[in-house]
Amino acid sequence: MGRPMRVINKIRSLRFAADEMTQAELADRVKVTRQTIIAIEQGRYSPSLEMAFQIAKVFRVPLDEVFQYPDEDA
Amino acid sequence: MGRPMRVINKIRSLRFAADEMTQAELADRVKVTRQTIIAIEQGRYSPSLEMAFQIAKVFRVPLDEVFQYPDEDA
DNA sequence: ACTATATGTCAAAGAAACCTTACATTAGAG
DNA sequence: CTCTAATGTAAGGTTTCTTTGACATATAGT
Repeated sequence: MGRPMRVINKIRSLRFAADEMTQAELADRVKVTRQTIIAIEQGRYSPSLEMAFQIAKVFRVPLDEVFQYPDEDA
Repeated sequence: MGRPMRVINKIRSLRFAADEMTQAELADRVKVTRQTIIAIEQGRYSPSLEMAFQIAKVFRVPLDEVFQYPDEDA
């Protein structure tokens, strides 16, 4: 049962869609470190709610287009 | 400059709208402690992204109807 | 070959979120 | 008034997120 149950994200594809924005630039715009972007993008942990909102804002999409909560059931 | 810049939420009104659900019951459903619900509801800190998704799910509304990111502007 | 850019790993430390326990206050029911 | 349910406060401890800094790898350009 219970695996980590973390939110998944589409940051990587959104970055490429956004003129191949680099991790460093995204980090810059969101005002976190590059390490943090890497970790989030790889799903090693979930971002804070604030950070999630800021990332969505950078890509100009709603939050739930970047982050999805897996249906827990199963 | 930089005030806390935290996300605001509508948990309290959503609780009352949802047949006056208590903090204890919400905590139960989201599987956190009552203290945590109190702190979030009062805006003392923001929830994790997972918790934000779960709360929205309990109320059957999209996440951004529970939590809003203040326009940083200025 | 050398340099720069982009991505990635690791470790240690700090900050923020969450838990546990205990107690205080208020309002309503009996 | 007494009892209970709902909300709130506070302290101390654990977990998770974020930062800092140092280094590794791969690719593209000169």
